[in-house]
Amino acid sequence: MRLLIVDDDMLVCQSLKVLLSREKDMTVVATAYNGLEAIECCHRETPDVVLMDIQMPEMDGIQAAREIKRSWPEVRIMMLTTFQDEKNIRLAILAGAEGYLIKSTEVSGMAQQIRSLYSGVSVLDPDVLNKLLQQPNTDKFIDLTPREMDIARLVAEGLSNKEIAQQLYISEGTVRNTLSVILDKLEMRDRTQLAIQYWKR
Amino acid sequence: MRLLIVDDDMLVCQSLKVLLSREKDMTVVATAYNGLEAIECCHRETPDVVLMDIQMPEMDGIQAAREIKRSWPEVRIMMLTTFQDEKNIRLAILAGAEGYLIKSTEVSGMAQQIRSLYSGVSVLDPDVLNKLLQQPNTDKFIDLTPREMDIARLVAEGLSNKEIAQQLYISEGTVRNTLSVILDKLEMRDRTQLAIQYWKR
DNA sequence: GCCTTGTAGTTACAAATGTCATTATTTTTA
DNA sequence: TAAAAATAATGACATTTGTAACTACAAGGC
Repeated sequence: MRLLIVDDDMLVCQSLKVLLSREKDMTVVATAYNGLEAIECCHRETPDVVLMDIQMPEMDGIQAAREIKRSWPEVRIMMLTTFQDEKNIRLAILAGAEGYLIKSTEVSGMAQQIRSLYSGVSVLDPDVLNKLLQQPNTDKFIDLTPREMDIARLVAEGLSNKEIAQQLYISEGTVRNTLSVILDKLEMRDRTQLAIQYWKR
Repeated sequence: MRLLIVDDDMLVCQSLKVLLSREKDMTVVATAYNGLEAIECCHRETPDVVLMDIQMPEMDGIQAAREIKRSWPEVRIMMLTTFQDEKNIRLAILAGAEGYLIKSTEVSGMAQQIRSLYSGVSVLDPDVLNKLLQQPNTDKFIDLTPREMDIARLVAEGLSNKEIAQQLYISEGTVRNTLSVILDKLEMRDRTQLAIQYWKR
């Protein structure tokens, strides 16, 4: 199995290379330090599996995954990151990545998961999968105060900030501030994602 | 039954006054030409039912309905308009209006519907109700071209314009333009309303 | 009493969003 | 074949949206 390792941290790159090379069935054919280099490496080596960090300079892992999948659809891509970031996971999978691992995973397990990925299944860290499936038992809407819930409900009805302000007899600025707090609590980016989650619960 | 008629068109105001005054159980206690005047009239006369246009100068019917309902919750409000405008209907009902009539309704039916409203039920023009319940047979998403549907789907997934552009390998400007067309076709205002409708279908 | 939380506000700023006009290419359809 | 529709793009523009920093006040809990 031919591996390409992509990470802007040279130490991580080298450590992974050494550790994974110990596996009999794995060969690290190249390492790259950003997305652009990764694509170049694919041209030269055409790996079976790409292990790639998400946050990198020049071109990030998501963009690189997209490009690689477009040119070499048969290459399997495993995203690698230090924390559980739901937004990036969604984007990475939409970009074509089949797996997603937290860097803290022990290397023995990592090798096994790379094999699974290569054999065709998708590999996701269980915590990551839970986040993706947004299980209802961790319904974050419960954390909202009554007033915040009022505003969340009206956002989910499709009202603008101005309309919400009129509806609740408060200023538009307050609506904006409170919505900002709501989005932070729910770990969402904008009102649209809030509305989607509200109705999908 | 004490009526207040509110419309910026004096002709409409007077016609309604004359026609409705013929009904034995109805008295038009005042007429007003905008939302502010309507509120003043409520102070002086405290009507049972307010018949009110939506589009008016100074203060529109929706804002006025909100204010009136706040001060006199027992007053029943019937919005009156010349066409079927789904956005305004939703807003008017959220603002506290209980009824909504198209002006083209014959006066005989109108009187009957005002009586119904006064007795406690909500009165909506059937066409209006259909629009409100967004029945699936008039699923406007069908009107979208394949490419427009691609973009609508990604909007409903919660992606930003930039992310959609990357996903589809087109420019962000094109996404913006196309979304603009989509919103126009679906008669919606923004991406949030689109996402809501997409999942509520 | 003091501290925290919830609510509400303002201002300023940056980023994203939506609209319009206008052009161009390709595909479909009449 | 000619016209119409779909796709894609750019630049300018106004508006909306979201963030940050900071103030203020009332209600409860310790």
